[in-house]
Amino acid sequence: MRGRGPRSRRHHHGHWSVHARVERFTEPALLLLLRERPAHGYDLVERLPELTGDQRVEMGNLYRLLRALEEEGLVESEWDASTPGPAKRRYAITPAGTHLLEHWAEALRRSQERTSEFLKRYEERG
Amino acid sequence: MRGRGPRSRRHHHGHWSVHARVERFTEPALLLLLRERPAHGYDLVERLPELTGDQRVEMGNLYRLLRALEEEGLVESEWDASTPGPAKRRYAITPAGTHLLEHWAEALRRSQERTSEFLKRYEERG
DNA sequence: CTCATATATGTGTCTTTTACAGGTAACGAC
DNA sequence: GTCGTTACCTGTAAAAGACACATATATGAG
Repeated sequence: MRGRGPRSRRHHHGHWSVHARVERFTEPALLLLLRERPAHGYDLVERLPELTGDQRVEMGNLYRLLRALEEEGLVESEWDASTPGPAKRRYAITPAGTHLLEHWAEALRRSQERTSEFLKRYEERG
Repeated sequence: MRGRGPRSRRHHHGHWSVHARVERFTEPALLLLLRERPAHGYDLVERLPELTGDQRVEMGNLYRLLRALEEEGLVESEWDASTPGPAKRRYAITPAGTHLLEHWAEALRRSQERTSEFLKRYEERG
C-alpha cells in the first residue's frame, strides 16, 4: 500500500494531495482530440493537458494506449515521413471510436450527477 | 491489455460498457458516510451504493481499505461485541480524516469543472 | 565535427487499485 | 444438523499508471 503512485499523497506539514481523476480518462480525451482532427502521439501529448488539466500524460503509456486502441479498431494509423525530423505515426478516429466516445460522454454525464450528489450531501452537513 | 477487469468492455453486438468512475472514489465515500455517523464494515458496504451508484463494492477490498485508512490515522476503530452475532469493528472518522475529506471535496469540484469542459467541447462539434 | 536540444516513438518494470475467488466464525430459524 | 444471514478476513491476478531508460532524426551553438 505504501510507496510512490496515486496513493502516496502525504506532503509536508500534514497536507495531502488528492486528484480525483476519472479512471482511464486519457482514453476519451484522446478520442475527442482525434475526432477534431487526426494527429500523431507527440502532438497529442502536448494537447492532452487542455482536457486533463495541467497534469502531464506519460509518453510511454500514451503510445501503448494508442496501439491498444488501434488493436480494438477505435483508431487507425499510418506512418507519415513527409515532414522533416523523425517519422510520425498519424492516428485518426474510426466510426467505432466515435461510437465509443459517445458512450464515454454519457458515462461522464452520469459521473457528473453522482459527484454532484456526493458534494451536495457533503455540504448539507458541513 | 486483454482479459477481465475495467478494460474488458466489449459486449454483444458491438456495444461497449464504459463506467467513468472517479479513481479511489470509495475512499471519500467512506469518509463521508463515517462523518455522518460511526459504522462497521458490513454496514458501510450496504450504504456505499447510495454514493457510488448501484455498483457493489468488494467486501475484501473494503476491509483492507478501512485498515489502510486507520494506519494513516484517517479513521479509528474498536471491537464492538455488545450486539448479538459476530463481533463488529466500529469505525469512526478522525480530525485528519475530516480534513482529507475536505480536500477530496475540493478535488471533486475541480474534477466536475474538467468534465464539464470536456462535455462542452464534445457537444460543440457533435 | 561535436554536443546539446527538440522531435518522435518506443520497451521494461514496479506499484497501486481493483476484481475475483475463496475461508472463518457467530447466531437464528427450521 | 444445516441452511441462511451477518461479519470479518486472506490470496492472487489483472489493469492502469509511474518511472526509468532506449532509439533515431534533425537543428542549431560552439
